[in-house]
Amino acid sequence: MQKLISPDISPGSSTGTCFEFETVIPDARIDLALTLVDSAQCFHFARRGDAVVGVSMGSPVRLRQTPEGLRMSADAASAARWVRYLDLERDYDAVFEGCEGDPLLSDAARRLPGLRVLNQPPWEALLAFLLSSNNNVSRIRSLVLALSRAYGATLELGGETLYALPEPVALARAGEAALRALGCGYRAAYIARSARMVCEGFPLDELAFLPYEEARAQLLRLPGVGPKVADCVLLFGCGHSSAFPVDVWVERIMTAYYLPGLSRARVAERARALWGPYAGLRQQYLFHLARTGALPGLQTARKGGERA
DNA sequence: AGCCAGGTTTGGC
DNA sequence: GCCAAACATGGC
Repeated sequence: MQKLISPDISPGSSTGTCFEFETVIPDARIDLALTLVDSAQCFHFARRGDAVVGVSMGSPVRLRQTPEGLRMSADAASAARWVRYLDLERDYDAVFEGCEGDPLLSDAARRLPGLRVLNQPPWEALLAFLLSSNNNVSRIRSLVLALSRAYGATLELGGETLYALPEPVALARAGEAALRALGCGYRAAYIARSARMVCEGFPLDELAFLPYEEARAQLLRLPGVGPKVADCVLLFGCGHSSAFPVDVWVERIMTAYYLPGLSRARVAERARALWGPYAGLRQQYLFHLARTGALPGLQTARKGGERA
């Protein structure tokens, strides 16, 4: 069981330009690099030695695991928001409760301790996964950085310059041509148009309070958002923990082990029914195992590829 | 060099 | 409804 988190907030050495505090959270069970850098839930955090740095919710943060606990350098007002962002309040033992008889899930839980599913702001997840379609992780990452440098706020943390993700209005104003020039490819139009719709009142921040089906139907109205991207935004950006994004990897793993013979759309639907509020969280564990090649039974991605 | 990438859209049955 | 092809771009 996880202990209740009681952030012990104390003023730290203020090396930066703004008010910077260090918060220590004892017993925070999170693998920072795995969750923020290697898990492909977001693409805007980076390793700095044994620390991880990034920007979200308008604030920069530096995170590091130490024997005393998770050390977080951020402005004092944002510490609680980061706890939520990192999903530290959730008991991940409960996510895998009852999986003792399931070799795959219990193996996933054992092999990936400290993997958490983020609670990003909806726009952050939307932008990231608009860029993700038919794209690879390293290029998504470089595109997110390019967009942030060009259209995001410049921030400073511990002497390092960091860039916030661009706001919708900045990308709507930038327009398709400029986004294409940055390397977004055919996604430039999707991003410019979706950003404009968000500026013009698309209820992005209300999706968290709508039932899953309604929130998903809303997202599917946005250009460049299909079933997979919608589920990523719902899971990583709207707190819909039952949302079950199905990419090629998750499709393989699910049809091989749980739902043989089903189409991609049916897999998403049936997995939610199967695992309920834990579906999306479990999906993230299985996705990571599959993507990192930890499941030798699954074929590598190949067009027209055959199944075992 | 060619295949692939956390897909979506469009147009054909 | 389900299927195939087109879509930009760079990493490997």
